[in-house]
Formats: sequence, structure tokens, C-alpha cells
Amino acid sequence: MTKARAALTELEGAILGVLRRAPGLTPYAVRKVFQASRSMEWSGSAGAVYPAIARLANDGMLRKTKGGDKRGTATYALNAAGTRAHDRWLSDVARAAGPGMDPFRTRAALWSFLPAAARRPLLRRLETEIRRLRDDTARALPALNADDAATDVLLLALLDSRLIWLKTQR
Amino acid sequence: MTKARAALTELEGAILGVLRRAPGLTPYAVRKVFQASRSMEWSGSAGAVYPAIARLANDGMLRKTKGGDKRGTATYALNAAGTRAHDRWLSDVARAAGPGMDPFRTRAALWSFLPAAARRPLLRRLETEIRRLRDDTARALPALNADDAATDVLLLALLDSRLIWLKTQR
DNA sequence: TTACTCATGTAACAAGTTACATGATTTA
DNA sequence: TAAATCATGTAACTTGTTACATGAGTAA
Repeated sequence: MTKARAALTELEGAILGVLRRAPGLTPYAVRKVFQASRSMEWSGSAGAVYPAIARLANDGMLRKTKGGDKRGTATYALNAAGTRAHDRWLSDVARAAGPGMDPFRTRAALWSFLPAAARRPLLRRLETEIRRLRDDTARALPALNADDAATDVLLLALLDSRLIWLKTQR
Repeated sequence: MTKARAALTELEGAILGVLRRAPGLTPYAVRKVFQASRSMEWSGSAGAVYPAIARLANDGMLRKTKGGDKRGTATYALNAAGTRAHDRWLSDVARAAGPGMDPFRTRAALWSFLPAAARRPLLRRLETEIRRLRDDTARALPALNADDAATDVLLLALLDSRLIWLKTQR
């Protein structure tokens, strides 16, 4: 416990973030948050979340509380060390400012290789799909508190920039 | 060779993209492209690029041409099967429209947990760093051809949306 | 009781990372 | 020739994925 620890991965930081906003969630509930999220690329797969939480607990960042039922369901919350580690992760300017991984951006420069007969309908389907995501996001936005909104505002801006770019390609 | 192949990973698709635009690069040159790229999260590490190119060649998507020098330097280019696979990767609407992984977006909703004394200078440093990236990108833009520009235009829009969001946080 | 969902976890695999080993080529 | 850089590759490790196994709780 509390061994020297390199740095939190993005997923670990995100998990701590979920637990920081909603202390006392079970791992299963954390998975649900990831699965419900529109803006996270992670699938919230069991094989990622359970080991990550076990790791964080083992490294002394999470307090584990056993539930009383037969299932032995445990809930987790950040302790002081976990909060410090998460603050450090939040304050990593170099990583926070990084470009990230955008599958649309990765492909954008390459669609010109497709023959026009394939490219044009593809760009139309992309526009349809992205507008759908955009409208879903925009519809959910008014119901959110300021913090939840931050993520979605940024996602909305990303989707809008894709739509604008697609317009220039016609 | 040419075994049943699930789907290209993002890195494999990006590597094929590099080789499609510049056929006949060596793996080392492909790595340089990744390392020089402002918009890719990948490090272009040897342990990722060499195995990926070997995999793609082995699956019959790349033509390998041995150079004449002592080093045995080989160059690679897409063949017909590689082009087909890459076209399929480019046409994957569900993946292309996905939100991707944005370290800024992941953290944005969580910075409110930091005490104001830490949050305010952090947001300032973030703004400085992102503006630097933004200006570097904008400066490089005029020299690029339309295809290279696509990636950078989208990156620029992303960085601008972060700056706009940061302004709302003051 | 049967079937569905809740919930935890592991196993096999995939694909990235850093660090290292090795040798060729170029430049001071 | 000595040092730096070019270039290829592998090994050990990390951490994600899907698929499966297992069993508890709930509703028909």
C-alpha cells in the first residue's frame, strides 16, 4: 500500500473523478457512469474498471467500505492520499493541454483519397451521425449542473467544429 | 498472409495513411512523421511502429521493397489489399464520429474541486500553454496543402474551443 | 421456478509504452 | 578516429479489450 506510484492513467484519473463527485459508489455503478457517458471513449469494461479500482485501493488512494448484504458489495471513496493524487493529476498542464485522440481528425486529411463516388455519400452519413450526437448532447445540456455541463459544452464545440469543417468539404 | 483481419486499429489506419500520402517511406521515416505531428497523441515509439508495420506487411497490406545499402533498409507502400482495407477504415462512420479521448475535456468538469488558490493559477497556466500550441498551429497553417491543413484546422478549432471555455471560467 | 438483471471478477488477448541492444552512416 | 545520429528491432511491462464464469436479487 502507498508504494511509489508513477502517475495516474487517464482512466484512473477519470475513475477518481467519478468517485470524488459521488463518494460511495460501487465499481459497478462507476462502470455505469462510463457506459452512459457520451463524451468518454472508454467502454467502462469490467476488465478495466475492477482492476483499476483494486489498484487504486491497493495503492492507498481509496477507502473501501463493505456493504452488509450477501453479495459483499463494497463501495469506495477517495481518502486524503487519493485526493492529493487526483489534484496532481488535475494539475498536469502538459497532459491536460495535449491534443488527445480524435478519430475524426485522424481521418480528415485522408478522405480525399476516396473516389468522389464514395467520398460524397460518406461525408453525408458523417454529417447525419455527428448532427445526431450534437443534438442529443445539446438536448441534455439544460438539465445539467455547471460541472456536468463543462464536459458537454466542450463536446458540443468539438462536434460543431466537425460540422463546420464538413460544410467546407462540399 | 491475408488472413481474416478484424479491423485496423487507429494507429494502423494512421500508418497506412502516412504511407498512402508518401509511398516508399521507411518505418523510421514513418516514426518521424508521428513524432513531428502536433495533432497526434501517439509517441511514434519504435515498439509500436515496427510491430504494426510488420503486422500490416504480414497481413498482405503492404508491399515491402528492400533498399540496396548494407543496413537492409526496407521501404513500404500500400498494395491493392492495403488500399481496400484503408478505404474501409476511412469509411467507418461509427468510429470516425466517436468523441475520442480529450485529456482537457476529461478534466474540465473536475477542476472545480481544486481550491481557488490552486485553480486560478492552473487555469492561467493552461491558457498560456494552449495559446502557445494554438499559435504554433496557426503559424504552420498557411504553408500547408489542403490535405495537411484539414488536420490542423480541426486541431485549431479544438484549441480555440478550450480557450473560449477557459474564458468563461474566470 | 424460471428468467432476467445486478454485480463481481478473471482469463486470454491486443496493442501501446519505455528502455535497451546493436550496428551503419555521417560529421567534427 | 571519435562522437553523434540514423535505423531497426526486441524485451519487459502496463493497461486496455472482449468473453466468460459465477452467483445474488427480483419479477413473471
